[in-house]
Amino acid sequence: MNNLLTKHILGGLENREKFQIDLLEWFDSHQRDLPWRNNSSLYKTVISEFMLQQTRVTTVIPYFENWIEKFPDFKSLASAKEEEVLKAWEGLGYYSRARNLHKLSKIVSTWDSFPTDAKSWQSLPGIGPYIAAAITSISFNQTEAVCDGNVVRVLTRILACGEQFKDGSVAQKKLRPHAQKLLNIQRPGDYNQALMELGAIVCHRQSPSCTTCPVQVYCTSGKQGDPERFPVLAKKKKSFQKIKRFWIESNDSLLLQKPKEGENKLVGIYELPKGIELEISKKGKILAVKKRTIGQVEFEESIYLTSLTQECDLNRYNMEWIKWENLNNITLSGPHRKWIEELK
DNA sequence: AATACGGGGTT
DNA sequence: AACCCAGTATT
Repeated sequence: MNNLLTKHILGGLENREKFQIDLLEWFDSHQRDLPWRNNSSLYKTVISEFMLQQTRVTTVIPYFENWIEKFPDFKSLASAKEEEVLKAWEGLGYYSRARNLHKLSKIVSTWDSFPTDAKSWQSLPGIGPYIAAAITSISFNQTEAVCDGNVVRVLTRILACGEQFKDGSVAQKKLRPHAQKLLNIQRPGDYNQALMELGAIVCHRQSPSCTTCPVQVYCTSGKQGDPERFPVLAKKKKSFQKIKRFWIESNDSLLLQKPKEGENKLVGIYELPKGIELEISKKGKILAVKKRTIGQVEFEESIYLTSLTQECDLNRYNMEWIKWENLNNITLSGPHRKWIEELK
């Protein structure tokens, strides 16, 4: 593993420099026109990196455009209400990213200037090794290599690294030193983006376009014709879970549940209520059965039509009546909004 | 070291 | 429908 690079053609300095130049030239002429690349700024880079974490470019674009219009800079974001911030994130998923971004903006808005080193950035909420390297390389020209899922895929293919990793984040940790060694120190931000762009539009997980790849001559698996074998990630165990949720209507309102401050990560996101079996008159008929997967857990959620007992303490279950006309003003997770639209 | 956190892509 | 994929925080 450690001598993976020294045995490879990219172990030599000259080849490494040619590789970097070929990649950068390709990036200069083939990079996608993306909203955060127009009139780019530190703020736009931070927002886009938060949004792009675990999320594809095509999904992010409309959210990014809307976000920049609504919160054009750190100060406007910092002074926004949490509900407003979550609302702008609705449907994007991983809502703690939005809360962390909000916290971060409140912190940096008090600063006179920004730190330029990755370590300082990584101490901010929601910023780990990947975003810290991305921001400081792109915005401050720091020689910090990013190592995200794209980079893991591209590098394991170039190196034909067949080591099995327990999961993606283990692979990232192991490959980061190699990524760092390959980094172009003149244009670290562009080089980092180039490698990720290559992973996104050429070196696909399935059916990579090796014939159009600008660095195929350096790619061991590409030349062998077996790039899809890499990276080798261990399979994960799955589990199943059944959940009962309840559809309770009254006075032009729907009963929804919103976890309170500090209870869990779904703070501020409404859902159809669950865990209230003791507070309903009878279970009622099943309106729908929905399936979705969160992480390694496959959920089967049955939605029962029912009504509430007289004595139910809504507060105890963090429940609220939401008038139909106010449904669009609150934040629901993507699936819950879809389910409610279907069933109402 | 393992798990929680959502959503979406491809076949 | 079944499979796969993505960073950070927390435990």
